Amino acid sequence: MSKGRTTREKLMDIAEQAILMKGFAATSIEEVIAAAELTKSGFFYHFKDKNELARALLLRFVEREEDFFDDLFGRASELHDDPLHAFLIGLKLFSEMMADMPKGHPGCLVASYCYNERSFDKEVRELNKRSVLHWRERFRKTFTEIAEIYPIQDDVAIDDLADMVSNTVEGGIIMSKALQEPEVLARQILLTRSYIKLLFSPRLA
Amino acid sequence: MSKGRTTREKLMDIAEQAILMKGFAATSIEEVIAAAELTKSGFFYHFKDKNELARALLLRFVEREEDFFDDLFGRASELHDDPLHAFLIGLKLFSEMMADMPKGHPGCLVASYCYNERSFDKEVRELNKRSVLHWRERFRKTFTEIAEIYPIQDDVAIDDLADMVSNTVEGGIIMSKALQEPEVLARQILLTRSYIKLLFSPRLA
DNA sequence: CTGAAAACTGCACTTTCGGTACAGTCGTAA
DNA sequence: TTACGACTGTACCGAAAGTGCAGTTTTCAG
Repeated sequence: MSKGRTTREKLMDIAEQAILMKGFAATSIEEVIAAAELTKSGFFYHFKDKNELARALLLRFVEREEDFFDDLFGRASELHDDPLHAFLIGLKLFSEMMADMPKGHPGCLVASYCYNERSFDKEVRELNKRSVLHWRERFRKTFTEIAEIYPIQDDVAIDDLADMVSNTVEGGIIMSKALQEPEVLARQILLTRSYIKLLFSPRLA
Repeated sequence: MSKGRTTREKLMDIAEQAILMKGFAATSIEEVIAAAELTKSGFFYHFKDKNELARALLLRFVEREEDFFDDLFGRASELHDDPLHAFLIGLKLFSEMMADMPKGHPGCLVASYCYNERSFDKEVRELNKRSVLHWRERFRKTFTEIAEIYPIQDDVAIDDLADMVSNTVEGGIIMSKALQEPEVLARQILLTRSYIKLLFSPRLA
């Protein structure tokens, strides 16, 4: 049991890393099993086909992502009672964590799948959609709490604000990858933070 | 000559569309030539291999992008003398154009290549990097002009602001694709516009 | 009108890869 | 001891990238 579990995880780790660098189609099962020191039959024992690997990877990725954000903004909430300041602290921590990744963010599977959509079946695409909707949900809650206390300084929709957080991260990952400058993502998160600060701070100094 | 030109363009059009939907590796030469009604030999007459196709596509894409932005912000400048207001008008126009794409933005080759980087040679990756640096350059100029007139309301770097524009678009494309909601990109551009407005507007109402 | 170059076609062949099928092996926990 | 989970080994198929080259058609400049 435990051996099988770790082999499966190992396959997924190798595959995920490769997919984020080369794309789904360019990642061959052969190279994955070679790195994992497994046979092809061994691979197909764990996943009935490549699509099932894709689905398993996405499920795991989204779960980890949720845990990461829960932990991050949970800690931030402990540092400040006010929802706005707690969120600003959370974004600062987030930015610092991204800056501390020496090789930069490895990439987001959701984004990777977007630029490979026709390689996947409907189920995987639906899963992808739901993950992004989850993010929207999460940050909608946050901004609703903030907006109850602070007046908003421009005519913007809460859902758009919520999407902006994911938007910044997805965009930042691409910018960092393209430029080979890991700091870009961290800096863009700080810019989003700056916007939120301005948007919810009273105009009259 | 003219026929060859159109065949090459036709191949590139078909390939680009497929690559944005399925990724580079998942796009087979066979399907491209089938759609273009050409033989494999005909394809290899135009491009010595798949990598050269990738390079040609990126070059063309970046060129079109440049022209698009030149035109867009050029028109905006004609509508208002002030650099801040001209840029805000440009972003509004941009957002409207993105909202008017019925099937949503088809995707950005630069982003697609980022999540397929290991499929390409160094030259293509360098090209990708330079395109993003070009965008930074362009918007740096814009924000420098604006900052010379308007006081900036928070401690943010001009280069980060410049990157933010590309960041928003790249992120927005992914969000729109994942959610199958073309409006998200348009709305995120408006959010960025809102930030710039706040950032450069005097605090004391 | 002609000739040369450009723009192809046709064909034969190699390698890699995803995927299928299935029989057999090995360790371990009930 | 036996049954199951976790594999190995082998043999095969079809699709696709890529190579090489000889031959054919189209186009355009002189």
